[in-house]
Amino acid sequence: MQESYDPAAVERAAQQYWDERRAFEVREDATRAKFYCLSMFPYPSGRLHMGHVRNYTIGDVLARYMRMRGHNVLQPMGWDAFGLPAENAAISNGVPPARWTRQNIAHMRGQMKSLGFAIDWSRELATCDPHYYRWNQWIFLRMLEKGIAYRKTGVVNWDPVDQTVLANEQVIEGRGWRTGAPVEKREIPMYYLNITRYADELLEALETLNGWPERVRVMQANWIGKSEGCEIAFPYAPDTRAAAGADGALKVFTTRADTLFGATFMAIAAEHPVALAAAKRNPALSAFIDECRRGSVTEAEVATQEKKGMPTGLHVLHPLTGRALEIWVANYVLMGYGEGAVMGVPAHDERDFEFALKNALPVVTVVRSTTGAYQEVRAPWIAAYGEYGITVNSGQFSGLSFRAAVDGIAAALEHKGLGRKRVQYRLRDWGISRQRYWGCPIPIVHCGLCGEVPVPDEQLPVVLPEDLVPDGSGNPLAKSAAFYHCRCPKCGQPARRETDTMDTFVDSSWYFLRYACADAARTMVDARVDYWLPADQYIGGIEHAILHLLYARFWTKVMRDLGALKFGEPFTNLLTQGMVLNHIYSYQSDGGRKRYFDPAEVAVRRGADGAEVYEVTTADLGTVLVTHEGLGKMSKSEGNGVDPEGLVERFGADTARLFIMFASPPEQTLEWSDEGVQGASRFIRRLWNAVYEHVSAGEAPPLDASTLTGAQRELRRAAHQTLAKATDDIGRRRNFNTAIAAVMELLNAVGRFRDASAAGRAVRHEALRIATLVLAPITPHLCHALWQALGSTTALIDEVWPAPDAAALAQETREIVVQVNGKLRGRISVAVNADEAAVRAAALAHAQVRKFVADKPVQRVIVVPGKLVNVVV
RNA sequence: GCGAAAGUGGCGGAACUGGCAGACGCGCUGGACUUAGAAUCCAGUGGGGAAACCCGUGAGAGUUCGAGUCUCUCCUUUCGCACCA
Repeated sequence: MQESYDPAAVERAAQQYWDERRAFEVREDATRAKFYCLSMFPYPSGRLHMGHVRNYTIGDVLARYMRMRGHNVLQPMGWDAFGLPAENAAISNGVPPARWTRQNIAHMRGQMKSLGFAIDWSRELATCDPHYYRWNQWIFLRMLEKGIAYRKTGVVNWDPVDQTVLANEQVIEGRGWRTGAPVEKREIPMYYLNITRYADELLEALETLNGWPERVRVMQANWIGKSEGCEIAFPYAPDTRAAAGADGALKVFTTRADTLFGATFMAIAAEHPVALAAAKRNPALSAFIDECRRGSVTEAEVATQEKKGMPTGLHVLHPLTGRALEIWVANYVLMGYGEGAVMGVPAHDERDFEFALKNALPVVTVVRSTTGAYQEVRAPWIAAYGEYGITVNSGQFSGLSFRAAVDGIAAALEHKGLGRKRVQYRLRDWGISRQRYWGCPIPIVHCGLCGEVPVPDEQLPVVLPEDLVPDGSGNPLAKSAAFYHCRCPKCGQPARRETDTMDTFVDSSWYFLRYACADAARTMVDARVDYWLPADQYIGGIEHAILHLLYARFWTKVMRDLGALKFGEPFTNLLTQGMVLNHIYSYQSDGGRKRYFDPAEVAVRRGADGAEVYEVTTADLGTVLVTHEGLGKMSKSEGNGVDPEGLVERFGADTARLFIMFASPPEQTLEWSDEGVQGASRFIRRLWNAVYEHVSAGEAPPLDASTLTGAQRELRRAAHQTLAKATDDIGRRRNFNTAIAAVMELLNAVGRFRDASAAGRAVRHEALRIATLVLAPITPHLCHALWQALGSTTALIDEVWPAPDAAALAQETREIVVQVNGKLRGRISVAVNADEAAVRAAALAHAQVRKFVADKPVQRVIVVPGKLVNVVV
């Protein structure tokens, strides 16, 4: 064993040992319990960032721990390799996205290996590989056959300068991110997946996901947004039937059918067909509609903007009273939800109330509180009453509770054929077409004669040409005749290949299945999936709480219904790790641009008034004071990222892993601290030195537990207590920080234990072995070396996580806390098997207790066995 | 606006089931070693007080022998959703 710890040498040796033995390649084994430990695969952006390191370290600690617990552990890794950044890199460097992506993968794979993750690299996959994405295409065709995939027109953000479609994130304040041109809404044909067909199951099954954070389940439930209500048809008034250009009636959806008699107007979205028809003869209305459609893009802005509207001059008839109601176009009605039209009930809806107030529309109160007296809603003094209550002014439906009123009104409407109860979801079908190059081609051919023709299975995959370089304007596939020129698979005539590619969320919706059978050549998945899946643990960022996790759940259910899978939920347990934060420091010169500085370069000083000041010295600025903007997520733009590669070079992977796991529990945010990293490094060296010192003294004799002194028994108990605590902290609670703290305490105890006797050395040997075993999942290279140094002939990764020795944990006496009136006054040491009366007597005899009790009468004595005595006076 | 989570030393965080508040680490203070120190080791470190003791987990109430933990009200922060009819 080397005298001083050399992380580079230690880590090289351990990694080489694992590599040579292919230690982490696993096979299905029906005789052993499996553990599928899955981390969200990264986008190959170029370099790992600290968030990746945290994610994969958590996964690796669990994988290694479960392996030591005897499980057959699968920990795979892959690359979410399609996507926009590769195109952006191509635009700025002229490098084809494929080459850029593959270089990044190679670099990041190397970084992961240097961190020592116990990954089965034989199962590695990249979604840009035709062997992978051909199955996207294959299953898309199956979905098309089942009607789960379909084509319809959809609205996209269009950049008129670049002639390209923009993702929502590329639209900044209504303008294209590259060109700054105002973004237009365009309707183009796209493919959709019918996720709403599964809305109910996706919602219901959330209840069964007990291993998921409540937060994520709530977010998904809100996203699905189930509401139960009624669909109501308002027939057009005879005079406007022709003008409305629509047949029969204006449909709305409402959750408050009980307020139907309070409807005083109708409000429709600017994009509603009736609005468009009315605008043809009404220039003012047309202008208003244009204004609404151009209007703000972000939903948060929409939510706060002032309610505006304009009458159409068209009327409908109330389905039960026959009264005429005017149709208004209103900016607060969304085309994308329900029917794109609502009945305006100002007395019982805040938004309708505000709208009615502004446009002097009548207000009719039809619900009163169940408890208070009837109160009429009167704009502007008495605002809308939105609670459930008892109906009034509602003809034969007056005097009913909410439930009874809805039931009665729905029945009456149904009888007339003008309405029915219905469930409405907020969730919408998933549009998967992207007018992008670097993605999976949608396997469709458009034929002038046959129309839309699916590419036959035997012609899959439709291979994405990899030599194109996007220039920022339009989709290069649509400009590449070599790609889009083809023959119709049906009639053989010249035809045009679909040039849209799939949303990259498609790629990530099933990659975790493919790991189980990454080499399956003829099928998307095979029986091995049923061995490994569902994943026992999934680990990733909270930012994927909704979309990715919902899509993956949906995809799993679709594949189950297609007969490819036997389960409907892919991830049994979910851990959402917190963000990695660091301090943000900026400097703003007069009129200059704000500059951000690496926190490692910022010096902290006490100013004249004692407050902390921060300064930075640079070549161009000299020494300047900078502003501390607080903590924020590590990011390139704020200059507060820490590069994992540099960290590994300076301190080693084990120090990086130890610090990350120690600094905070996995679900919480992690504040970066260079001093904390130093602390982790210091602890590792102290452990190394302790082992070195111990083994340098020669081989330790075998432990004879029956002849130990008190101090020896105490250290032995501390070691086994540490093991028990770490087992619970890692295995059950997933609190790695406290497990590490326990080992630190143990090492402190070993440091205090200065016993060079044979028995003392034996006890120390056991304590160091336990410390090494417990840390093995966290700092595997270090522990691999220490394990050898401690004289083991087997490798640490093949070692079994031991159970604590009950005899070592046993105590003859126990310390018990004594309180008087709930305040700590002393401690007594009592035999473990002492009965309550003895404990009580010992407590009352304690000097401090006698002092505080004095001459006051003792009212009660509460004895909590093994813990405490409280004397109440 | 709605929903969720969280507020504990100078800092990150412990205290899991109501039972010793502040484990462990960082920082800081003092000391040792050293020509010197960035290293390493030892000791101390919630506040007040000479001490006995007292006070202390965002604020206020409550339940309890006992509350960081449970209940209520309020405040603050973070996150998510956001005109969802």
